[in-house]
Amino acid sequence: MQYFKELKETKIFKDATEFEMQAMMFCFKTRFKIFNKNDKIISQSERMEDTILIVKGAAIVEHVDTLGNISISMRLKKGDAYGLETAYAGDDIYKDSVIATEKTIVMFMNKHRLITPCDNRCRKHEMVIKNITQIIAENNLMLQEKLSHMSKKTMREKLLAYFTSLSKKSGSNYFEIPFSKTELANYLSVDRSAMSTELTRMKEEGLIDFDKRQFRLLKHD
Amino acid sequence: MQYFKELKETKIFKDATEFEMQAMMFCFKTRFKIFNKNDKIISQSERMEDTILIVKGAAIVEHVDTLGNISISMRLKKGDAYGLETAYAGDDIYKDSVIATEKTIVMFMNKHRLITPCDNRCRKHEMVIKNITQIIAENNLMLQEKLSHMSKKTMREKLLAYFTSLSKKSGSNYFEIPFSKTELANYLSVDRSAMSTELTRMKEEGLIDFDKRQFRLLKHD
DNA sequence: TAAAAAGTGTTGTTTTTACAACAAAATGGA
DNA sequence: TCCATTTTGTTGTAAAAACAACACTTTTTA
Repeated sequence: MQYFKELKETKIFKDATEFEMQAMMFCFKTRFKIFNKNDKIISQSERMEDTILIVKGAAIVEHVDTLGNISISMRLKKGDAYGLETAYAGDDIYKDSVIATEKTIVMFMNKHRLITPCDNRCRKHEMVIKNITQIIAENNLMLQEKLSHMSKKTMREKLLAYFTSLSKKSGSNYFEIPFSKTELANYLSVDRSAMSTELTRMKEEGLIDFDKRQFRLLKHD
Repeated sequence: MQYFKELKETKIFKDATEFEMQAMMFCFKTRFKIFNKNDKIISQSERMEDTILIVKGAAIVEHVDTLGNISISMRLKKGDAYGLETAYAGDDIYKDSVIATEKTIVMFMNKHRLITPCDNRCRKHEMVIKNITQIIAENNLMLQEKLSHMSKKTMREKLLAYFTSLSKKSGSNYFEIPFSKTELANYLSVDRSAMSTELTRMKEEGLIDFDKRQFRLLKHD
């Protein structure tokens, strides 16, 4: 089966056999499509029929607000899905645009079919639903955590909250940020150059040390 | 059955009959407990066995971060649950404390039992699981929306993003904020007095009008 | 219903951050 | 490998927001 190797490594379809996968793909009315760099995979405000999964490649999720400001709300990589929460929340309009950042293979799945349990021919459907719920739940906790970082008053506090969180996860004072500095500033929604200045200041004061993406939290009290 | 009237009006148990409810309560190892004002219902960092549901009354969800700062992350009212996402994400430590703000009746449900489908005696269990998933999904979208408001650079932009969102939901330029001003400042994590000043300025400039919690968005372009 | 508590608006001051403009370094293709 | 593009750090300036301290109003509750 086409792309089975890739699919069985996604969070949604982990532990599915090729046979089960085939039944589900029929059930979800699955279609594949290949996009080139900068192609629009999904257009904001259009009617939502499908949830998508990145089989190969990568994309950005872009949102245009009511004042016309564009912001990148997340990045999708191989194995990531878009539209799961929206499908469950019963919303039928895409809230964002999704744009390929390289040559990308996308799997489209009918959102209604995906989230609705079906008969026994589609044996692993229930497991997939549980996987999806877990993904949404984990995403929820991630958002809550991001929110707790962003709600700090000063930039230093934001940075420290974020670093402490990463340090905790790595189980050490040493950790690696999953972003470039530019992206980090974007993630915390602070000005990049101001952040650069603040990071230097924090290094001078002996609070942190860093080189490239490698960081170290020094005064951990 | 005790509290059936209250339970059938919650999002989780809507459409369940008294008979079905009884079976589920047995299945979820449900227990009820009454708390007085300021009593601690859940303690942060303790081992998580249960998901809770506010049957009557209200509570706050309070988080203490690594630097010792306390912040209120949400308010729970009648019908609200706490711990659903954490249960699904497989986390077994409470991430917050939950404290009653008045006399409150709480229903405790074993988290594992709640999220695991069971045999046919517990007939509506699947429906409850779907309801829970929907709650988590909706919560997810709410968090994303809050994040999009908070990531605005200036306070004015934050306020306008939030107001536009409320205005859209109400389907009119008139809307009511679900907070006191103090709580609104907290929600957007800005300084209350600075926000008060900014709101006055925006009113003077003819951008908005407001009285108490009633707001109106004027220059809607 | 009176006293206490919580919420609100105002002001001046200080701190923090965004902004703009630049040079240097790193990265990624062709 | 070399050129173009992106990322990064630095500076000075302007803008924004936090902070603190106060008076006044509304709400709660004993």
